[in-house]
Amino acid sequence: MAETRWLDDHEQHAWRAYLRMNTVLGAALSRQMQTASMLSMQDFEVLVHLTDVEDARLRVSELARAMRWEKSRLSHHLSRMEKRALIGREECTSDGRGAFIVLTPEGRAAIEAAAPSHVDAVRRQFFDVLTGDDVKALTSIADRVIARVEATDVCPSE
Amino acid sequence: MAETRWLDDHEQHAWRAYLRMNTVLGAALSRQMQTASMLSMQDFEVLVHLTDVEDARLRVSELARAMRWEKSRLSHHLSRMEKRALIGREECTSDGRGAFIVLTPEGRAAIEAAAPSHVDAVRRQFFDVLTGDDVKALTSIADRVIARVEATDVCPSE
DNA sequence: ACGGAATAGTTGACACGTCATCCAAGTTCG
DNA sequence: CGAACTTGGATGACGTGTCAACTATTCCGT
Repeated sequence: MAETRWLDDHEQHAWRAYLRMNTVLGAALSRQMQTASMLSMQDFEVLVHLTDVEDARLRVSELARAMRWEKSRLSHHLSRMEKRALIGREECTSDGRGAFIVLTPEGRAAIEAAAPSHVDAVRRQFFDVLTGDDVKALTSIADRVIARVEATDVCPSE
Repeated sequence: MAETRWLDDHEQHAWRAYLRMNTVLGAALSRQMQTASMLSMQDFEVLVHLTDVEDARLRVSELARAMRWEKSRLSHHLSRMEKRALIGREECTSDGRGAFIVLTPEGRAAIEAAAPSHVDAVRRQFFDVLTGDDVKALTSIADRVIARVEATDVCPSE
């Protein structure tokens, strides 16, 4: 490997600020959702994807694909959510292996209660301090980084 | 609570792109560090903070403050790292409660081996797709969001 | 039809994070 | 001095994420 090109001061600051924004913003939003609605961000994500489809029922693997989660991760998470009655399972008659995940009334109530205050929190802690240009710039940056990582990185599931 | 102001399309895209950048970039960097150096990002962080100080030894609570980690989190992590001989502990003679965390030779070797390829990965997956203006814009955005979150959010430790 | 490959999903082990709790050593103040 | 309080740090319980292994179907080629 050639000489390492270390980060200069601006890059250092940028990188640290980016990392710190992730941690503090993520922590703030998680805490908000947990205390206001008794849901984790992950619970919320699952519920969002379920409410997005007809009948609020999905095969586990479709849900995994839609969320870009590993099957194993989703399976673990679904069993925790099932214990709390946020989701339920139904047998799939056409394919004896699989199961449908269904949104329970409790699950629907939970997400409907959680969504407004979550959006408010995202606004307050994020969009309220950004200009229109900031939003454009960030979108462009994120899209490029995502493209780069996905082109570079060979990850197992995708 | 008043009418919820939902995110418009641009905001939706921005928010999703930001979240996705976090996950894919974080995953790529973790995977890189794990496979190349057998360290997690958290191990790396601890080692960085230890190498940053004289004698590579710190009290647990100073380390926690410097890293902005909860004591409990750090304590758990240090015991895992101690099992792998990346760090060691020494009694503190002046304060019978406390302990010093010291960098072991193995720990030093690990971070010296990991640092260059980590920086390379950060460059390749992040800075290489950003212009100077992007870096400025992102830094400014992150600094503002951090300030907002820290002003708004009352979190237990800080 | 049958045997091997692909698919659906679960499970177990372990790393990591948070919260609440605990203990022991120091500090304060009557 | 001694009781109350604070501080340093560890621990246990539980939610979360990843990896590897596993079971049970279904699919597919001959």
